[in-house]
Amino acid sequence: MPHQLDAPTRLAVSTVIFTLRPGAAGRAVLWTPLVRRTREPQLGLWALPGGWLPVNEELEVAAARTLRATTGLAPKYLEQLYTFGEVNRSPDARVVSVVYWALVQSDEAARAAAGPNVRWVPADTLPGLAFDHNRIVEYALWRLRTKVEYTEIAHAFLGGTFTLAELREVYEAVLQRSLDPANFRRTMIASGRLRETGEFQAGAAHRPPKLYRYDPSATRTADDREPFQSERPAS
Amino acid sequence: MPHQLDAPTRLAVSTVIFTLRPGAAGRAVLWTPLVRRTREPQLGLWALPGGWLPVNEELEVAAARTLRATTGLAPKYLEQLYTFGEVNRSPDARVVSVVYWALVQSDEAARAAAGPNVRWVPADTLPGLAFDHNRIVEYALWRLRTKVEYTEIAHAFLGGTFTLAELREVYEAVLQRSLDPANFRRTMIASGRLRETGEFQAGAAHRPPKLYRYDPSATRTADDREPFQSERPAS
DNA sequence: TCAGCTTACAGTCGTGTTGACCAGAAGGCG
DNA sequence: CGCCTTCTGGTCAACACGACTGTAAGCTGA
Repeated sequence: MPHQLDAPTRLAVSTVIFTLRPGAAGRAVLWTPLVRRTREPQLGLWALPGGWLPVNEELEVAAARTLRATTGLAPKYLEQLYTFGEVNRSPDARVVSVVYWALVQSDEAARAAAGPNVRWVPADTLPGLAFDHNRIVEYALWRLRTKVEYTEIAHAFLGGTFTLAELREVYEAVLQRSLDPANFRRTMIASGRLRETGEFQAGAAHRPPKLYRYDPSATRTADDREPFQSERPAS
Repeated sequence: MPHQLDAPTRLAVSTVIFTLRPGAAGRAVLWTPLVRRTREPQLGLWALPGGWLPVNEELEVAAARTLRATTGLAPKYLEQLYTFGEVNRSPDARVVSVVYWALVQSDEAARAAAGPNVRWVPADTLPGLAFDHNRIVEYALWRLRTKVEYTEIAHAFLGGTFTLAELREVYEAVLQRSLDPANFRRTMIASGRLRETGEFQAGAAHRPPKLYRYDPSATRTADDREPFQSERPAS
C-alpha cells in the first residue's frame, strides 16, 4: 500500500464538458476543455477541470462552479457520471473523484475563454491525460452517445430555437453517422417534445426552414423520467 | 451551515441489496436487508448496510464486504448506483456516500442470517429509514426495474440452472406485471444468451420444462456493453 | 426574369419487432 | 384412461423504422 495510513481519503469533483465545433468533413465534432496541472502530482499534464470538494458545497454546484471557472459558461445539461475511487489512481494519496458530465451551448463555447492553462481538444483524439482521466472521458463519451439515443438532451448543444437540420447535425456529430432527414423529422415530431415557433430561418439559398423550440413539459410520462436528474441545473 | 468548518468531509460506502421472496398473490416480491443504527446520529433507526471507506480498500470491495457482513452472502451482481452528497443529509458532519446496488441469489438469501440488528423488508413498502436512505432505495428500485428491461441481469436472482418459467417469474416480480409465457420464451431465446442444459425439471404435475443456463459469452456485441461494469464481482 | 440549384417537407413501401392469441405436446392425477 | 396443468411452437396484426420517391419553396446567376 503506497499511502500513509494516517492520511485521510480526499474527495474531489471533476467535470467532463462537451460542446460541438464545426469539423473538417462538414460534420461537427465533440470538443472538451482541459486544464493544465499547476502542482504535483502530474504537474504540467492536462487534466479534467475540477478540485477538492468544499465542505459546504453541493456536489452539483461544485461541478458547475469548476465548469464556470474553466470555461466562463453555465452548463445547459449537468449530470453525475460516476465516482472513481481506485486506490492507486493517484500516486500520492487516496483520492475519490465524483465526476459529472456537462453539455454547453456550442455558440457560447465558441466564445469561451482559453488561456495558457485551458485548452480545448477534440474529445475523440485526446492526448495522454493525468491520472485515469482518459478512461473517464471515454466513459463520458459512451454515456453521451448512449443517452442521446433514448433521451432529448441533444438540444442542450443548441440555443433556444433551432431548425430540424441543426438538431440533426447534433445527432450526426454525436452518433458519428448520417441520418436520413425525412426519417429524422418524422421521429422528432412524433416525440412530441418540439414546438413550432411560427418563425422561419431566412437568408439561406433554399427554402427557409421552420424554427422549433424544445418543450420539456410535453407528453412525458412519469415513469420514464429519471429521479433527481436536473436538466437545467442552477449555475 | 450546520457543520464545523474544520471537520473534514467523510466518505461512506452503502449498498442496496435486493433478493426475491415468494409473495402472497403467487407473485414474488423484492426484499432488501436493513441494519439498525447502533450509534448517533439516528440511533435505533433502520438504515442501509454500509460504513466508512477504508483508505486502502476499493469502493466495490467495500460494498461487497458490507454486503457479506450483513447477509453472509456474496453478490451475484454488483454495480455502482450513485453518489449522494447533499450538504445536510446527515445532521452531524458532511457525509458523501458512494452507493452500490446488488442482487443476491434468492434461495441463498432465504437462508441468510437475520439477527436483532438485521431485518429484511419488502423493498416497495419500506419503513422510515435513517438519513435519505428511503430515496436511495427508491432510486435503486427504479434502476433495477429499468435495467431489467434492456439487460440480462434477471438471472442473478436464480441459481446456475433454471426454467424459463422461473426466469419469467423474476421478470414479473421486478416489473410488477404479467408476461405472456410464449412471447417471453421467444424473446429470451432470441437474445441468444441462454443455453439448454439438456436436462429437464421433473416432479411437477405437468410437462417437464427444459433447464437453461445463462451464457454471458454468447452473441454480445462490443458496443452495447458498459465500460468497467463487472457482472460477477469478486466478493 | 427565369432556369436551375439546394434544402425543406410529405408520403410510400418493405422489414423486423412485439403483443395477443391459438393449438398441440407431455407430464401427473383421480 | 380421460382430464388437468404447463410447456412449447406457431400465426396474425399493429407498430416502428430505415430506404426511398416526389413535391414545395426559397435564393442565385446568366
